[in-house]
Amino acid sequence: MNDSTIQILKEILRKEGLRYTKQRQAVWDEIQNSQEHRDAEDIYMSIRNNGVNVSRATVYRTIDVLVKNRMVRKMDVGDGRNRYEPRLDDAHHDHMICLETGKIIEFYNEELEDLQEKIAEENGYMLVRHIHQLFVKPLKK
Amino acid sequence: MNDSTIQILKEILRKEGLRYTKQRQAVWDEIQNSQEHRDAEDIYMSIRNNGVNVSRATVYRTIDVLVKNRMVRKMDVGDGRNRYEPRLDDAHHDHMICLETGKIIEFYNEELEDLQEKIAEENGYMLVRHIHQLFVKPLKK
DNA sequence: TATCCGAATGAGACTCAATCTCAAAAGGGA
DNA sequence: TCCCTTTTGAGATTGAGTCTCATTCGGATA
Repeated sequence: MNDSTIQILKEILRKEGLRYTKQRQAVWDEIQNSQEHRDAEDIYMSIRNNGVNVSRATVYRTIDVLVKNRMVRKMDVGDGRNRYEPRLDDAHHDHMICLETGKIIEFYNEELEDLQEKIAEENGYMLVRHIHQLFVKPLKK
Repeated sequence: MNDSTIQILKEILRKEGLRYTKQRQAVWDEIQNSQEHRDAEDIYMSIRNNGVNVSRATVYRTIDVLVKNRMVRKMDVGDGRNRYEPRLDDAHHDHMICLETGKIIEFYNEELEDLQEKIAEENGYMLVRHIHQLFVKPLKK
């Protein structure tokens, strides 16, 4: 799909001691090419509809590798199905979920990021990662 | 167990058009009497060990009522099992989860709360609720 | 480019938290 | 106490995700 990201994928697989396969490429392409927040079943079905043979097991296994190598972000929306989004060259952001429309809005706030680190440190800890989701409703005008 | 909370439970059940049963009381007692963050299976087993007959279905059904009525907070720690904690007369707080020990630390920060509302509003939304978890590691001295 | 061997794949079994089903039991107003 | 409706419980079901293992494939080597 995108030459430069194919190289990045190959490099990661090599570093992990894994082989480059069309299934792994297909999973990465599928996630990369849609900027949405999709679940595993959706990704699995799309790949098959594109004519590539793949199993759910391979989709999950590949996602794990991509998440570990920071190419994909896994997000728990609280409905039992994890969502995935590409994070290549992507600055960190959190999510706002509209309770009325289900729309997912990304946001980033430096002050918020700093505050979290400060809170962890005040308690004698180091911040490794965080989950932060705002469940919202549209403002009535 | 605690007379005043029994009355609160009865009041909620009445408001919801539900009956007062020993199973419902037992679920509330169990959650109320431990300040820990427990999962449903744990609550279920404890009630049975206390000699009250109850089924998993009833535990889950009762928890739903308690969560809806803000007597219990449901939290998704990301390991597939929800945790529950009493929230009666309890100020809001978020959680810090230690990746090394699994310990759950509660925290509250006014500035953080304000910032979240501000972010939602800046995007044209009203904050309804939020999930915020910090995954941390102990600071090395 | 053919050989070879360990890694990867896929179909379907399995796990496990949570939900559903429905006959039997129990709450509670009269 | 009677009666009707709600609640309960045992076990079946669901569904996301993981595991198994026989078969297929990648890719290093010669």
